[in-house]
Amino acid sequence: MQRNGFKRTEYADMSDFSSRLVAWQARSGRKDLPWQGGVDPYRIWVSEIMLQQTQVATVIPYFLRFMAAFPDIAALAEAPTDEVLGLWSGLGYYARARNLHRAARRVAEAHGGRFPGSASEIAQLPGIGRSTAAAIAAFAYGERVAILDGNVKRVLTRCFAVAGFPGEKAVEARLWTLAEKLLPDEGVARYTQGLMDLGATVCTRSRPACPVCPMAADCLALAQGRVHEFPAPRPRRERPSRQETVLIMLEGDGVLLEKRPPTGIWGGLLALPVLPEACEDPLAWIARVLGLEVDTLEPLPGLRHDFTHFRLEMLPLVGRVRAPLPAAHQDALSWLSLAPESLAPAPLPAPVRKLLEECRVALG
DNA sequence: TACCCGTGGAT
DNA sequence: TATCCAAGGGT
Repeated sequence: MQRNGFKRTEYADMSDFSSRLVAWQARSGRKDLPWQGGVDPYRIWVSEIMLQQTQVATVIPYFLRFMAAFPDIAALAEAPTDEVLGLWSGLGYYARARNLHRAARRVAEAHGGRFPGSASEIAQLPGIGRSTAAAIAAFAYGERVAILDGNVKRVLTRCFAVAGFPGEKAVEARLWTLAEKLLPDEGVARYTQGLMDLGATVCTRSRPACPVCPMAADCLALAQGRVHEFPAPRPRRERPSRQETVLIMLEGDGVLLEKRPPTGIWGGLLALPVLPEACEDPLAWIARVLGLEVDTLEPLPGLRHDFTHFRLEMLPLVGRVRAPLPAAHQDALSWLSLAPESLAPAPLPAPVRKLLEECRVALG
């Protein structure tokens, strides 16, 4: 849109933003997602944590399984950590599950089982930041607080032509200010849902549906023909590559797994033991450290797994255990049956699950 | 404050 | 295949 032959550089009518968004949400927004339709803060909380950096379609089956296993805060608080991680297995960012579990226990004890009633209190819980706390409070209580997730950043940077990478502190601060200014006096729940819906279904990253966007008339990026320039992309970074030799030690239908330390990659999950770099005598290492007698090691094809910030190449070596040695027992080591009913609920990283399922098939 | 933390969908 | 990044938070 152009006026007087000049491209607009200032946003027209700010006050109109929320009312149009609310009207659009009522007409065209999402209303049937599994976590919608209620005001139970627990359900909303679990969904918001799962949805952090994760797409809706991926979350849905995890959410349904999780809620079936842990229908309320008390059930989650009482559950063993391994069971919680097992239900999270494959979702990634496992600190989310550990924090969720820890927060449930804190609520059960410190808050008498009652979920905190305001965004500022909610934000005190582990794993809940400003945006997630606001989303929960808006949906569950209708509290007038702003969210700023990826959807909102995309909508606002386009609508208001906000330059710069939104992850940058100054840009993010400006977006928070904008988000708060745009809040309606009432109907915050529907407004917040509308922001998310608009970003997810209309103001998408690629090929946005500007012709049907309720904000099209005022969108600065559209008026300037620069929709594709917003939001500014994340600065490029080198992604280092790492190789690890992992050990698949089999005995009967069982495989030896190692519980990862609570922090770091795959924290708290069961993964394959990793052979030290430049290990000259793997069989001796296996005997000394794992306490297993193995005759031969057979290489399996490498498995590449891409993380956001590095690339991991897993080089598996398979060994049949002749005899467990009495020494070198370690608490972190345990045997897991490859049977489906054993593998399914286990807290395994995605590539480890994939490898083990291939093993089960190969073993017949 | 940059960097760490997973996985899968989309292009 | 390579790249980006999605309902972010912790440190």
